[in-house]
Amino acid sequence: MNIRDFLTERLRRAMTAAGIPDDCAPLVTPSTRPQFGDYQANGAMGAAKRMRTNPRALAESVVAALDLGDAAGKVEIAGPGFINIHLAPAWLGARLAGVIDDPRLGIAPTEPAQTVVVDYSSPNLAKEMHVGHLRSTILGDALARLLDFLGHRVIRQNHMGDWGTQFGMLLAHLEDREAETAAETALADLEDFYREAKARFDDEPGFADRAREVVVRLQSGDDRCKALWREFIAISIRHSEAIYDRLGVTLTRDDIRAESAYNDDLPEIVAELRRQGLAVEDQGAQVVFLDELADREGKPQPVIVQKSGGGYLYATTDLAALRYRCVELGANRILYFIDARQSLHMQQVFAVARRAGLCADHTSLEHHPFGTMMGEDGKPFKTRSGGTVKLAELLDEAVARAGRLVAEKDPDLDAAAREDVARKVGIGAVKYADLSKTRTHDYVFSWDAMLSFEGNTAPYLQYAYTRIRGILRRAGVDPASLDGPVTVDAPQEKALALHLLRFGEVLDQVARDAYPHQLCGYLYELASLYMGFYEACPVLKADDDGLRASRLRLCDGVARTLATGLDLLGIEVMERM
RNA sequence: GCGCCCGUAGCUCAGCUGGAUAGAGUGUCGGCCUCCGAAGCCGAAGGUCACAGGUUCGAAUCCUGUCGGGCGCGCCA
Repeated sequence: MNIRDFLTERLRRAMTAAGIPDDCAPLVTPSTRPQFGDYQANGAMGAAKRMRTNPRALAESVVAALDLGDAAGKVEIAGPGFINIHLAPAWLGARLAGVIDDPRLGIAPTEPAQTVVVDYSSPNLAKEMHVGHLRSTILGDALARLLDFLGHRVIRQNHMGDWGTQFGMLLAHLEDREAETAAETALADLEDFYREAKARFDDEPGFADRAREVVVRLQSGDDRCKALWREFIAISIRHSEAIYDRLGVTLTRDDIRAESAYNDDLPEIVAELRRQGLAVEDQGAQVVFLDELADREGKPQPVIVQKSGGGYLYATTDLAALRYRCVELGANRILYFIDARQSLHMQQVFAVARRAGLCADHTSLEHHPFGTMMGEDGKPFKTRSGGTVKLAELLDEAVARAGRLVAEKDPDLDAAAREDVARKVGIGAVKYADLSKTRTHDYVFSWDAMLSFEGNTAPYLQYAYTRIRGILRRAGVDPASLDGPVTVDAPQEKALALHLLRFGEVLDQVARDAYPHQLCGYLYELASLYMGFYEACPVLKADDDGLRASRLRLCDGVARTLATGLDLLGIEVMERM
């Protein structure tokens, strides 16, 4: 149990003893300033209001009934009725020692574990992955890693876009190109290929009709078209996999369940919606009208599930996927990492699914939207010529920039090590720049801010890690062989101890709300506190052997927490940089 | 027209279920390597939390309205 929950429980008992109603929360939070103690409880003020009594006197009776055992240092009442709790250093030290001795840093697997489906990345296979795919891929992977670590059964789902009318145009073009060259060569640059096909579709007489005809043949299972399609998809998936590999994303081929996987379910979904009277014909299309999403005048929102021509739309595919995840995969939670611009669409899908009973009532359907990556001009991030920025090129640039910096900062590193560091730093910087911003906001992508490698960046955290590892190397002992309580004496040691003991709290919060920037903030604060400790508290030259051992253990705890936290974000650390 | 999101320091961003004197980074200025890695540390300067009301002992945070910006809204995904 983390400190906050522990204090909350004890406070609650004391509040009950003081005659405060049970529904008044103790409201325990870390203190905002050192002089206000380590944790503060603000519940007495609210309770006093309800009870029409004096908050300060009420706080006093709570404190009188409060039993913190040996955790208690000093408990004070301040201002209108704040209860400020100072924890006993010995208690903190013993508790911290327990965390450091635990290979999982005190994070027990969640009981009971949930089955959590995480839908992320989901690129459109018609094109190459570009910066627009970065956020979903990175955010989703971080959450999948975290939920995994917390002991849940995580099922990753890569809902790749491998179906739709645009493939008619692409396959028709591929059919022609294959006469001259291998598909592999023709599709070496998907972006160029798409542009060529689009140009023919727009300008070349007869080509558009052929493209539409290919779609029809594809959907009716024509062998030739199917073969072309499979060839295209296979090559495009390999492009994506190359990106995943470079990014260190945990998605595998087994996680792919693309749109086409649901083709056979679509007529059934629509039939079911019709059977329930939810879908009705309107202007030739099958439409569900949603009263729960009606506007102010009570006009219900329409959701088209089948086009007037009989074709299906992505809402239908999403409904089929949702049902599969609930029924076949047995999801307790489904997390969707999809652009904020899809918010209305997701609301519609969830609402139709609820009404039609496509998933159990208790299944949590969660759209975790994210904002757009902007350029420094405040407009969506593009190349100078206005095209989309390919992810592969962005990553190349990040690694190249990191390489130049590493060469400058640490010229002694040999070529192989430098290459490894450049990769970890460059890729880490890109991922961290994304993860450290509030998910729901648009954010400005800036090479300079990201790769200045100063401040709240991945390299700062990686650097802090390498410095700690440097000390541990010099110490010449395996920190795991050390034991005993950790000394929490110097203010820097105490700040570090309190912060380390909050790790689990932060992980729970991120697992619940899917805001990885909170973990980034935590890790940055941790590294920052460590740097303060490092300046003020000698480790290898500590006054005596006991203190030296204690501080080595503290270093080890910080290093492992940093490495674990960064790993959950999908960012690698290294011994030297 | 309707709906969703946003407006905090010059710039980029935090601010957890309302709590005490609104915090970081960056940039600017000034210090710190004959003690464990200076990609670091310490200090200074810098804010009418868009604006106006309201709820409250207490509001950047909750409610209403105004202004400003972004995005979405029936047969693309």
